[in-house]
Formats: sequence, structure tokens, C-alpha cells
Amino acid sequence: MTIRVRFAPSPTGHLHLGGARTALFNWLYARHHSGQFLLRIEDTDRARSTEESTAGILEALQWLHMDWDEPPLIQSTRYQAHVQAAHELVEKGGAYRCYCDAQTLEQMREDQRRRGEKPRYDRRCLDRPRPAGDQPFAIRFLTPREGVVEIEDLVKGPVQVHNDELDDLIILRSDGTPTYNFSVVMDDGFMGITHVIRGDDHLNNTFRQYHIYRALGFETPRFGHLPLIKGLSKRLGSASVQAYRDKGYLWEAVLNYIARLGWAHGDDEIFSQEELIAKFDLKGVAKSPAAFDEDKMTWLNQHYLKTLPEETVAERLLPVLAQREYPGVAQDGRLLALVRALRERARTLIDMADSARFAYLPPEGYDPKATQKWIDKKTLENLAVITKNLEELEVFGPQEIESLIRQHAEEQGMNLGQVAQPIRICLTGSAVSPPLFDTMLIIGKEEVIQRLGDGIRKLAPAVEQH
RNA sequence: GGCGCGUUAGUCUAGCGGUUCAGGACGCCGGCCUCUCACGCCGGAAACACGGGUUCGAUUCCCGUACGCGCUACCA
Repeated sequence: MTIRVRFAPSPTGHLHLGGARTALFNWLYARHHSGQFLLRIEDTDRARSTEESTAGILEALQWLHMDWDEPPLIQSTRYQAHVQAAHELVEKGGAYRCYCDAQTLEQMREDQRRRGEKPRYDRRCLDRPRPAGDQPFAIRFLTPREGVVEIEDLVKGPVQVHNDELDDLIILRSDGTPTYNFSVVMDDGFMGITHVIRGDDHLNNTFRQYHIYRALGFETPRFGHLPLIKGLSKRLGSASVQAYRDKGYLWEAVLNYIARLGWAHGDDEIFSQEELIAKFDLKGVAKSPAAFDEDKMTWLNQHYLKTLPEETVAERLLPVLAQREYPGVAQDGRLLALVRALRERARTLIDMADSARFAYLPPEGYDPKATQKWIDKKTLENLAVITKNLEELEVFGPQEIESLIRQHAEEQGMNLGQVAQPIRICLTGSAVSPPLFDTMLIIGKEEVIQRLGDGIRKLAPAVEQH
């Protein structure tokens, strides 16, 4: 039997990391078992569902490199089938019409509560003869009251509940529209879903749905309920997948991170997509909820920034650089050199793009603290000499630059830092940059000399002050 | 309230009755490396919710308590 799983988001907002994780576990389960991963857009909440959300969710899945095997099923297209099935169920005696209105229902529940009973539909309409005229009615599923439902959950293990805890839930509203619990069962059956992997919040629904599968003549799928993620709903907007993409996270890092959120494979931390497919197993899924920790995801991002092929990182960085409108940004040798210089120093692509500024633009000012610490009359004199020596350099290569600077430091009886920092400040405006010689090479000879000259000129007045 | 599920350091987790007074990772603290910042390396602080059982022996099995989450709709 081919395993068929599905991810069934409601298109009412962005795909957040919790949803992405549910999708991922389904996708991994399918890929690991050579099964099929399907999508179902649960858009039956007409008021809140939007086309944009659907597009955004699909885009987020694609960005995370999850592919699906059939065109997504749009649940609203199944409307007729759901309605018809509900009525057929009434004919077969598996469901019944309920003419109670909201007010009598509320009254009933209130009475039950007052008597200390659990609120539950009392089936007053079960045997009621069909009233004359065309009174509106809902359709209720006739849930067995005897016995227990036991489900062997793939994550939780055996879970059970007594049938008398379950209510006769409404499957078709009085306005003629099917409800969630009914539509889910109908479509999972229709799609031939063999394994339902979803959030823990549906665990209790499972017992209700179980009976519906049987009444509809479907084989019940296996279930696996994933623990929820703590601390995500509060910041739902910022936790959307594309929000992290826009914050400069690589999809490899996000995927790796959410995979580890509630799932483990021994002590392993780093997983490529292929490794995840090979090693994923629902047995490794934790039973308890996990909290989202952006620091750890950032650490993973840094890991991928410094281990992915430099061409790959360059490709990802390019559009971010372009956004900043740095002049002369291109997929060239300079970009590659930048990636090499910056990848171990950046946590995100945004960090990297910020730090890359020096390669394209001269400093727009000089960090006062750094200037205070490193620039004085003597260093300005040294800078003038170094500038002159650099100008005379025949070959502006790594060895040549380094020996020139080191030699200068030695002659002046200074350590490298005392020489390097003032140069760094002139070139970048800051006391922080990649290694000085790399920085100089990236900037290029002419521009280095230009910036040194500018620096000496602009910093001189400040030195006169003290 | 009822029902369901859960509970190892700040966080993610390993553990599947006995050299584990609990291992890895993020974060944190200290050190080394060093032209800055990082990276890297070395070291450190930090956890089995509580109470009963079962057992020769429980983090591990069972039962309670506490706490947390979920469901309890003509929401999905």
C-alpha cells in the first residue's frame, strides 16, 4: 500500500513555523516511505479565506523545498459531495435532522450545567417526526454512546475515550453548509489518505471523526498527533515563514531547525534535506510541546552560511545586496571574495549585506569611539607613508600588501594592530571588518588609496582638538 | 467543571530498570588563538515537577498531586 499523507492548511493567513513543521513532518513521512504528499486547501470558512493566503502558503512550502505530488485539492469544490453525503447519512440512519435553534440549545446546556451534568445534546430531535412546512434544520451525526474508541496514535501511543463523552456533532449546518469535522473525514476518505499527521489540538477530534469514517464506509487512517509549539501564536505575524526568509534566514537552516523542534535522532543536530528523509521517523517525535528558540535557529543559519558552497551563498546574498542599492553589485569575483570574508562573521544574509557595504561604498562617517581610540597625530603620519608606499606597489596582491604593512609596523616599532586599525577606520569607517588584507583586496588599490587620502584629510581636524 | 494529552538544565533534546551522582546542542560565563569582529579550540555553571508504590535496584514501570496545553460550538 502506498502511503498517502496530506497537509491541510486553512488559507486565512501566513504559513507560520508551526504549520510549516506539520507540513514538513508529513512531507518527510511521505518521502521516507516513498509515499505521496498531498495538499488540501481548507477554504470552507469563506469569510476568512483568501487567494493571497493560498498563494503565500504554497510559496512558503516551495521556498522550504517541499514538493507535492498532486494538484492541491480545494475543499470548497467538494461542497456538493459533502452536502449530499450528509443527507445520505440521514437516509441510512447514521445521522438525523435537528430542528433546535441556538437559543433552545443554549437553554438545554444551561439546564444541564445547573444539574451538574456534562453539556451534551440530549437527542430530543432524534425521533421527532418531521415538522410540517420547511423549518430549517441541521444534521447531527449519530454517535454511539456505548463502548470506547481506542486509537493507536503513531506519536502518543494508545489513547482512548469513552463514547459517552462524545456528542452528536453537527455535520451540516442549518444554512446547508458542512462543518469541519465532516469535511475532513469526507476529503481524507476521498483522497485516500492513509496517515493523518497533524497537530495535537486535533487529538480529541479524532475520536469523533473515527465514527464518521466508519459510518461513511471509509477505512480509518492511522493517526499521528504532533505536540504543539509553545510561544508561536503570540507572535504569529513575525513567525511566518517568509518573515524569516526576509530576515535573512536560509531555507536549509529553517528546515533543519523546525525538523528538530519536537523531533530528534540521537544527538544529531545538523541535517540536510536528504538526511532528514533518510532518518525521519515518527517514533522520534516528542510527546511534549517545544518552545521556539530563535537563537538556535540563528546558530543553524550561521552554520549553513559558512558551510554551503560559496557560490550558493553568493547567489542568496546577491538579491539582498541589490535591495540596498549598493553600486556595482554583480555576481562576480568581488562578490565571491566578500562571501569568503563575511560568511564566518554573519548570522543572517541581512547581517552579511550590512557588513558588505565597505566593498561598494566609501565610509559615510567615522565611528567616533574608534577614532578616539586609534587615531592621533602619529598614526596620521604613518597613514600618509603607508598610502605612498601602497601607491608605489607594483603588484597589489595579498602577499605584497601584507609584507608592506608588517614591515611598516616593524620599522615603527608598533604592533600590527596599531597600524591596522587606523587603516581599517579609513577604509570602512569602523573598527570592525574582515581581516585587513582581505578588506583591502576587495576594495581594490585605487579605491584604497582614495579612502586613505580622504581619511587623513577628514580625520586631521579631530586630531588637532586633542 | 468534564474529558484528553503532557512534565529531563533558561531553551531543544538523548535516555528506552542497573558504571549515567544523567550525554549532546543553543544560549550564558571563563580562557586560548588573533590586526578588529567573528570563526575555531579548551574549560565551567546549569536538569530527571512532587508524593506514594512495584522492584534487589528507578530518570526509566504503575497510581495520585501540582502545573501546563488541548478539546468540550450550527469555528477550522
